[in-house]
Amino acid sequence: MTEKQQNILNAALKLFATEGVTSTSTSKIAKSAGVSEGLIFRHFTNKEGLLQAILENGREKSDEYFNSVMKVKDPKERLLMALHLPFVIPSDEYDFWRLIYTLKWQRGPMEHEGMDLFRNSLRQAFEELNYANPTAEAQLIEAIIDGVTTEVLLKDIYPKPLLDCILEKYKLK
Amino acid sequence: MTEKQQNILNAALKLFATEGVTSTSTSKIAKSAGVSEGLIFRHFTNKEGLLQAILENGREKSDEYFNSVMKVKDPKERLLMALHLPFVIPSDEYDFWRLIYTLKWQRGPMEHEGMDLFRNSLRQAFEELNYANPTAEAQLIEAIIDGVTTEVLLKDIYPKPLLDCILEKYKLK
DNA sequence: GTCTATACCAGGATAGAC
DNA sequence: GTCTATCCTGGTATAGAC
Repeated sequence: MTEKQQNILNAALKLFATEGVTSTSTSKIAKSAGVSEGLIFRHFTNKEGLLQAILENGREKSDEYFNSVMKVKDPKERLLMALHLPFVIPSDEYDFWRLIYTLKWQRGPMEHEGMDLFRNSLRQAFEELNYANPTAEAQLIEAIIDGVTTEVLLKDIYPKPLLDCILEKYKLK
Repeated sequence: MTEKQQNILNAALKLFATEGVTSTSTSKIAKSAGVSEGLIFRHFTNKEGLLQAILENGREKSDEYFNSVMKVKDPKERLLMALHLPFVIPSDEYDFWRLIYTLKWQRGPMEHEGMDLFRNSLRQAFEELNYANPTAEAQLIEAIIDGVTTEVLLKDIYPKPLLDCILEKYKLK
């Protein structure tokens, strides 16, 4: 991975995330990355290939988050960890997550095995805690994490009070 | 508003919502609506104008929802009503709401006065109920509504169990 | 690995006839 | 109000030199 290659990846990520994939032209990416337009195609075949490269790059990141939650044995601790997720995203990853969240609407939610394992491990936590409907609870907590993450990515938020409210609802405080 | 005009609006909404605004060409819209491409520009000036027409069209709809919540006097009842919102969207409005939710990421969340009033009325409900941090609570409930709505719009959901889980968290059940 | 030049096409938009 | 034909720009992608 050369430096220019990395520049392309960085520039494309930022532009894709802020202006959308289809409305970002390859020439714009090239200018922003300080490279010739042709180089993009040499390295990534086409625009879609560039997007895929960015996505693969980030998948590792997302799996790390999921794993950090799943490896927690105690069910309460696990839920606590999961609900913290929206607030532990470092700001230099915001662009990546913005991109992921936008793509949901055109390409469907990202559905890889890591995601399924994560979902299951949450459902299991609710089971262990004897919640009435663990499947629905898992669905809800996922929706909350997504909703709060959206809030974090799009607006200015004071994490502490928001987190407190959440934990109180789950009696984790 | 002629029939063809309405056809254009319908076709555009569906395409914008499913494939994204920028990746939907005017020619595609024209074909899907069964009209000539030129007609789109006669009626709506340009693609952006078409989008705006769709959005204005829908704003009434969204305001109705907000108003139905705000007019409820009892704070508990009001929150109850708000939390029901994701589940009362009729499926023939899904495309519109999908569009709204995608646009958030490129153009920022829709911020009109109706939205502000809605937010305030939720915060006030929490105040009346003596919650510790009404502002954060309002932020949270908004995030939950958004997250659950996303779930409803993008996945197949059994509303009842999910709603039960939510209401239990807010002790509204 | 990288740049320049260029081909090619699709997209948005306009003009003019009916 | 609507259609057909057409323009023009800019976007994706390739070829070939360095």
